[in-house]
Amino acid sequence: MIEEFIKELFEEENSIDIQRNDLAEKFNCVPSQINYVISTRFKPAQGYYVESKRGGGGHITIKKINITKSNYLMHIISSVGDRITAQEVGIFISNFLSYGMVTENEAKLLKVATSDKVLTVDSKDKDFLRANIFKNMLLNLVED
Amino acid sequence: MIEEFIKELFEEENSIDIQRNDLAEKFNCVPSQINYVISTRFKPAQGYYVESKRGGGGHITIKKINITKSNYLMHIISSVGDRITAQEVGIFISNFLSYGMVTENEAKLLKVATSDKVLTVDSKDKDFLRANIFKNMLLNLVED
DNA sequence: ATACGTAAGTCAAAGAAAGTCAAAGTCAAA
DNA sequence: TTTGACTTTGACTTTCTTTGACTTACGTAT
Repeated sequence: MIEEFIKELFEEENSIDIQRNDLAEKFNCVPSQINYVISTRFKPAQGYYVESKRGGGGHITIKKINITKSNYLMHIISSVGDRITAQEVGIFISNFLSYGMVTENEAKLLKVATSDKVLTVDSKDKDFLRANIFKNMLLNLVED
Repeated sequence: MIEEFIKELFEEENSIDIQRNDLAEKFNCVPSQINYVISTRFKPAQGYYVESKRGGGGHITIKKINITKSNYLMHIISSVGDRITAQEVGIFISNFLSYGMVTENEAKLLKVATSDKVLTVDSKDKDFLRANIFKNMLLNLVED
């Protein structure tokens, strides 16, 4: 029900704003139920990008990515699993560049933000974190 | 709202003058709320210089620092310490945008790559990792 | 100089809102 | 009947904002 409700909001806009507590109240459930729905139904792989803010005036924003314009990227996003190496990312990026899908600057940003050098975490978590960052960055390159 | 209001004042000038109590009244809040907004949104590190005077005819003056892109970015990079919160990054980014230093896409990439959401590491390490990623990304935006 | 009113500054407590996680519940398929 | 995927729940955490009591500084009238 909550999933459907949210999806209906997208009929008008492709970016919607909700208040977690309000929604929870509307559906008579605990607030964290909303998190559950969002994290299971509005994943990046589904073509959604989510951001939020806590505290006074907090909110959750969900953006829907235009599928037709972004088939290629969406395909990449879903083909990237939970983990990815820096080398694999490098190959993706050079493909993006040769297809003219990203600018030089964007390519640099993608590369550095997913490089081993900046990902100062335990090596067993590195590829996981990288996949997460990479997929979410790609989502943001899909224009609407 | 207060932040936006103040930023709009900068559209004409790059130095503005406000009266704390007047603003507070306009926005129906306690005066110290204004201090909160200024200290979180208009820090020196964010490219603003603030001065004020108390007593009769008191006022708060906020000046926007104007420098070249590379200088500005280098300045930011060196002013960011070992750790930085997502909120601080967000403010930097919105300033970059208003200074026309980054494109919309670059801004989105910066934002998402440093967001709490994608930085799935222990919260005690988050701000550290974020500072690392952020500074390295900025470095790549400095043209040579 | 002193006193008084005006205006800004500080800081910590309380409030608001979202996030996390693991335990418990449901239900259908094996 | 057992398993396992999916869901529900709520206690606890984290982040950001609001509030107000108290302090400090400036200007002016006495």
